Amino acid sequence: MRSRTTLADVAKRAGVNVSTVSRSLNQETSGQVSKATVNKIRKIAEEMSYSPNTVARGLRTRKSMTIGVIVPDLTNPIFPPIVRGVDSVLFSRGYSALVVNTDNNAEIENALFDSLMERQVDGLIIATGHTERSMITKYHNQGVKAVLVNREASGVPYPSVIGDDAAGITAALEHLAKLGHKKVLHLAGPTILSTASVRSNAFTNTAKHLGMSTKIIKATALSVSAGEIAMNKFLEANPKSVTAVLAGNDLLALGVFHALRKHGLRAPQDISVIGFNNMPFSEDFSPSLTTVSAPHFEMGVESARLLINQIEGKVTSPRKITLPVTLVVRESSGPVPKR
Amino acid sequence: MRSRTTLADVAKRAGVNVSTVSRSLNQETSGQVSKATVNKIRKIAEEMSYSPNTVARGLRTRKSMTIGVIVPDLTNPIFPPIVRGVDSVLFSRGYSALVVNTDNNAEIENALFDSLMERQVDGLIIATGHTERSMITKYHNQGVKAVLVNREASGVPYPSVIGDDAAGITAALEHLAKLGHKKVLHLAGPTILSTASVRSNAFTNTAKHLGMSTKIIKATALSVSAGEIAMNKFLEANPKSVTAVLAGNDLLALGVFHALRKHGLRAPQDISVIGFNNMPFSEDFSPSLTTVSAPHFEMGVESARLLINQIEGKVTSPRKITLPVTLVVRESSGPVPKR
DNA sequence: CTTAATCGTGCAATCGATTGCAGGCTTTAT
DNA sequence: ATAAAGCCTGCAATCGATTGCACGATTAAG
Repeated sequence: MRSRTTLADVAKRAGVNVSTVSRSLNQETSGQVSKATVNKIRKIAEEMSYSPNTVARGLRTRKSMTIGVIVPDLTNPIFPPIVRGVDSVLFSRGYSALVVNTDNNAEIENALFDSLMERQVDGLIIATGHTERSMITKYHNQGVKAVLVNREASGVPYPSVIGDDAAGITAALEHLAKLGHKKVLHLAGPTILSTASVRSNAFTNTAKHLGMSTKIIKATALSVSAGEIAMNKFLEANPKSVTAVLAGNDLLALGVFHALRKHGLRAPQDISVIGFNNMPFSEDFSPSLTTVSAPHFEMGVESARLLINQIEGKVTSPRKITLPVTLVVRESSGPVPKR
Repeated sequence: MRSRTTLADVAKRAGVNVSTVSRSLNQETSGQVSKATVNKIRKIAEEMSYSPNTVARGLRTRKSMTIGVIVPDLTNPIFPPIVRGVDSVLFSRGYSALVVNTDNNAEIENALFDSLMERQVDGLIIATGHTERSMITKYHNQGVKAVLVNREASGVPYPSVIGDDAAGITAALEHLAKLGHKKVLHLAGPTILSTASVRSNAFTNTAKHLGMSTKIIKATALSVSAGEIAMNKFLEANPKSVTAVLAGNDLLALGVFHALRKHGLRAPQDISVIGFNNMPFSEDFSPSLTTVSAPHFEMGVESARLLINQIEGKVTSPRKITLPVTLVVRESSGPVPKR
């Protein structure tokens, strides 16, 4: 890389001290310099196409203007929209995002955290979903600024942004009830993940309230293959014991599709399937997936706003933002099959 | 953020100069310090949980250990795997990735480039696909180290990593030929995007070689909706004039599905459809999509390797790496319909 | 017309690391 | 025993910005 023009270069050409150049170029301090000088210097800086060295500035100001974004896995399609939402806010405020993937591995998460700290990030947006809170507590003890997104965060000292999972589950179950379903299976994610446990609890409560007969099975991960394995096992043990499946997220629902196909069953004719998230392309699955749509982009936006407010010491922002979700009815859910 | 322990803190506790601490902690320079001192200092640093300030180091060494990754849009599912491939290499070598989205907008790309330069990135991985080369030339003139990925790069002064698009198109067309198709439509992306033009040319050449009768239409973007619009228009103007469609990528193919459905046509019974990329979930579409699988993760890996070699002045690496692709046959392609 | 307040600019320290150079001490060779 | 060489370590400059303080010049007040 060629070396870029520095404040000193501009100062020399303008015949002034670097401090004057610095003050002229910065919005907040340019009032300390005469208008004539400011104009002259701005013009020269422009000509020399000066642009500040964020690294040097960060050293002095103790602000790197970068934010760490911790996700489990960027290839899970719900995270790119969140990241883009985050990014849209950060960029407009002069920040950049350093996105890292933990693969839900605590060891990796630790290493990544250290790496982010060494890079002097100004704050963290945490989208990993462990209910286990020791990591979060550790961050907080180190005085790290952070916001949690897409994960329940009770008893945790950080603000959070979540979708209204309970309302989503309720809407889905009411939809099933209206279609006549009485026996519903919940394919939950691992309860170590907070979204999984929240949705699972909501399922239990609402189903009881609606007078449904329920079963719950757990997948070992929020992935297609884990969903398929769990559903296969269920279908082998309890054929035809339920008329609908509510999956913990869309990936699990996709696993359910695979398992149904393997057992010669069709959705929704034999069994209705509902997912959660309305991830990209869920309308293009076979059948198109009825699911609860969560506003991932907006969640990213709100979490970034919350974090920046926290960093810049603005207004005390709300501790928790819950964004509304909506049920999207598609082909995979239908009336109870007639025997 | 609480202030962290610095070299000076460790030095004071150890009763030595910061320079000795610095040399002791760095692999390459620890030979200059006596073993006894190194051990003592390492122990103390450990106790004080010292970790280096990357910003300060970067200022002095003129290396930020961060890489800019420029993609059009992270929510396009082919990019997350590329980014994760890049990341896997970067992280193991101590680098971090700053991922930015251009939305194929030159103005935004310019602003992002400036922002990356201000952050002193050590290099760029460029996954945006404009055939227009002025931006690239500008980067090169500024002495920026870079690698191109997933885009043709002839006449450009940077190494590149691409999938073997021409071979993929050939495999797809040969597959169609074997199924008896003689009249094939190519739904190309905008030719301003390099992958689109490469695939389009390969289509023309191979189809001629196979003696097929061809038509080509262009979508205005590599998106589902653009594909749908273009295909709708085609179906209205030329109903039943082809028996197969080769789309420029999977998103366009999905658009084709939508258009077919709208016109009451089914794949593959009425018309065969083939995509390109084998993006995540393309096997779950309705029907599952026959497509050319490109090794996106590996492309990310190789591009990161190429870039780091370039940065660290290692072996002269090859100017161009072409990775093999494979045709994945699924439900959306079948024999020519009998009339 | 003097004194005080204000304005504009420069000096120099600072952020936390890295690194060339110098010098004291030890070791080796003659 | 003495000179040469090598080994450790410290000093201080440096990377490129920001910012408290000081000082001379200008303006306002009395």
